Amino acid sequence: MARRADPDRKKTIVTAAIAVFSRKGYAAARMVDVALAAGIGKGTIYQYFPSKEALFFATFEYLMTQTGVQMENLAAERTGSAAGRLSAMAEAVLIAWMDRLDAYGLVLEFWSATTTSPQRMRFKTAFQNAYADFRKTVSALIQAGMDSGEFHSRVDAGMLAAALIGSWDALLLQAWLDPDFDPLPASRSHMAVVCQGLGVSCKPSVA
Amino acid sequence: MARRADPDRKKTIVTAAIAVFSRKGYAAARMVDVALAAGIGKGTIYQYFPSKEALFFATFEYLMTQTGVQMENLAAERTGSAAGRLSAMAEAVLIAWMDRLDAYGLVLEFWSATTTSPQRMRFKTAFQNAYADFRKTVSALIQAGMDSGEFHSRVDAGMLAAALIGSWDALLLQAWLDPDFDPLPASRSHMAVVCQGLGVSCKPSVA
Amino acid sequence: MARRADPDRKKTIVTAAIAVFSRKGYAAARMVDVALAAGIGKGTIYQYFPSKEALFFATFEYLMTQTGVQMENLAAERTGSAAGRLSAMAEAVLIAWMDRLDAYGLVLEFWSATTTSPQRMRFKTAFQNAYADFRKTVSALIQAGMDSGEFHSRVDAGMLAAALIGSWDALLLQAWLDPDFDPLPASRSHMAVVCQGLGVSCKPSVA
Amino acid sequence: MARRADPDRKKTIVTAAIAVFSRKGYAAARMVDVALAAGIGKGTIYQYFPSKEALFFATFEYLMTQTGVQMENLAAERTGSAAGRLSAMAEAVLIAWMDRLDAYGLVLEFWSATTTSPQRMRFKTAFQNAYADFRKTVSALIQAGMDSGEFHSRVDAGMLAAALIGSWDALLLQAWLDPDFDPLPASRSHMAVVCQGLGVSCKPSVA
DNA sequence: CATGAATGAGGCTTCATTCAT
DNA sequence: GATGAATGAAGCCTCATTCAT
Repeated sequence: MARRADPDRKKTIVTAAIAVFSRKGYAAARMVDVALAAGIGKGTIYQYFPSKEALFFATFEYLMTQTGVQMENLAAERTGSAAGRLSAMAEAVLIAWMDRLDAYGLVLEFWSATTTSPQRMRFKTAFQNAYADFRKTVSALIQAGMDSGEFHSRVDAGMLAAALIGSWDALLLQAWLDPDFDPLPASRSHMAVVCQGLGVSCKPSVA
Repeated sequence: MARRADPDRKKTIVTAAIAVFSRKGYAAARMVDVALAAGIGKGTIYQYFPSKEALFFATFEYLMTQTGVQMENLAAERTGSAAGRLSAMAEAVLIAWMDRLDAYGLVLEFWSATTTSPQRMRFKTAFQNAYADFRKTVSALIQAGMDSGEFHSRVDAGMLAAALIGSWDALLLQAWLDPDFDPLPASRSHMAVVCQGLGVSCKPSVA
Repeated sequence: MARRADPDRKKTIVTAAIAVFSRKGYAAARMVDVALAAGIGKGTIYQYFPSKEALFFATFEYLMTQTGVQMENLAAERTGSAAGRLSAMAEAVLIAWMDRLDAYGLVLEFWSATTTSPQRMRFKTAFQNAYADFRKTVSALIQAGMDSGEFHSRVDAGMLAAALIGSWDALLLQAWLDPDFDPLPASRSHMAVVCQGLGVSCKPSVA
Repeated sequence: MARRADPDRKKTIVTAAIAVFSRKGYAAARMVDVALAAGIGKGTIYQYFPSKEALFFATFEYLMTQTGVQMENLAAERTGSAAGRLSAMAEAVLIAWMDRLDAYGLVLEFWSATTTSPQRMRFKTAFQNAYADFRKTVSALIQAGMDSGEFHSRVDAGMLAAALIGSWDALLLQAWLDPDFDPLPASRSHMAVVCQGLGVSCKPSVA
């Protein structure tokens, strides 16, 4: 018996998969769990995705794209000082993830998939590109600050960007591991020191 | 006595398990792979570990302990300026892991196990403790620099420590994801800015 | 709807299991044997029974119910003298089992399961109830004979019933152990003496 | 390191095996359990018995022999009336087993082994012989009673013997299944009726 | 198209048996 | 002879995938 034809059936499935993979991890997740979460039959998933593996990769691409769009939006805001925008980006990234920290487990799954999955190279490449993009964005911000004379210190903007991004990633990880750990003040302390080190006093723009 | 019991049999198995889990990931690893890697029969593993799950946790504990000891050794070196010691620690941590970057995939597995494993809480707790310890070590270093007047800036040492540790973690992650990415210069740029921000010019002690 | 669900699939499996368990015993029986006997795939069994253990218990319940129904039918026949009905019941029980003596091995498995199985208490309880029921039926027959004055002797009807039932059980056991042993004449001799002892001359109604 | 050479090592092992098999059943019993119960090493069992199967059969033979000897002793007592001796034998058999009812589970295992075991035919044959012997003993008793004129009724002594033995077996089974069931009064009621039927009033010799 | 009953490859685990000490 | 660490055959069970309805 055909239910109402969901025109976004594929997206529904991906969303359900995200929920299930987040909660139980890829290996422990069952196709039937995804089907239940999506409110459809088990077999139907296979009309849209050829395998569990493929569905997993689809959730990965979905989230990567979503995140990428968010980052672009953040970078598009071109108001204020370089230091201010840098700090604002740190805040935004952290807050965005803190709001759905429960999905962070999925990020860990994706990282792990770079070892585990038969598709590992596709995961790795996608991550490389995503990090490269993000580094470029953050790097441009830093470079702009140096070019404009706002930042006095000379430093490799790309390298610093990698480290900053890293600190955000890993503060979220610590928050995931320990619900009592709040990554925001840590990031603020860090960004303050960094801005100071770049040659300005930066007041983090409190969210 | 029967066939002489190899007193290091347990360690041999754990070592083999580390190699196999690193390469294929926990889920894809087969007990028989571990046995082959250890040069023993499949059943022998079960004389020492009650289940695959338990073996996995044993590799986790083994590596956590090892890493913990390394960190203590690093922290024990009490020569030079706070900035120098901080930078040296960054170098040491990165270099230690770069030397066995192939095992970093296992760290990703462990992170992921905090979602995936039935033992997830034990993994989380162990990570919390490890991070707490490491934060304390790094925090003490920063605090010492501030107390001695070497660092002029006032900052929450614990919060900054969390961010620094995070950047090391995540730079290694980026290196794992992209063999062309070298985390050392990124860390040096970062640490230089941080030290600058703390009120000193720090020349990283090159390894 | 998917492949039409055979509404009798469960019964088919139980029947196949009875055949296999009878022939090879529970421990030596393989799930794949049951599947083959049922003409289905190994995995299908697990759609209906969660474990081998559970399937075994299901065969037990199935046979106990079947036997219970047979006993009720026998007891429902209310024609003739008490002695006649008692002897008829002995005949009926023996003949019913002799017709499918090959399944008697399964009864032995069930008895043994009261020691062996993790479910041992459920087996024991079920047997206790079955014996209690059967004793009540036979006991009522004897009591009726005494009440009507047909049986002159005074005797504890329940106790005698237990012994009579026991003799039927165990004559079948001897028949199972020795194909040359015919339990019917033994039972007839026995029942004749018992009826005589109860105060009547009873001619067993030959089946 | 050799323990004190137990000259009856073999018997020790069999005794231990009886205990273990009684408690857990053959399939669930582990060779290491037997070894522990015997206070020896696992490998030592194999110095005396070529396999678990062989050990099981050895326990069977041991118990069959023991029981056979007991039966002979009972039969050897040639005092009193036929009815008295018959009733005494019933009592003796029941009491002997009630005293070690915990071992009755092993009898069930043996019965079941006539289906289960690769040695099933050897078990069956042994049981056939044992039952034949026992029937002969009891039959002789009945025949003597008829020959001496004590029993007036004509009945096939062998057939009746089979039924009587069966009732003892199965009353013990009921006692095994239900700790609240006392087989002694049941047997007494039964034997009283049987003796009556044979033409005498028999007072069971209370134990 | 949607479904879910059926399937069987494949893994973890057990444990009787072997054999070096 | 006695031992118990080592072994690997073998079985239960899971679950992604298929396909008849």
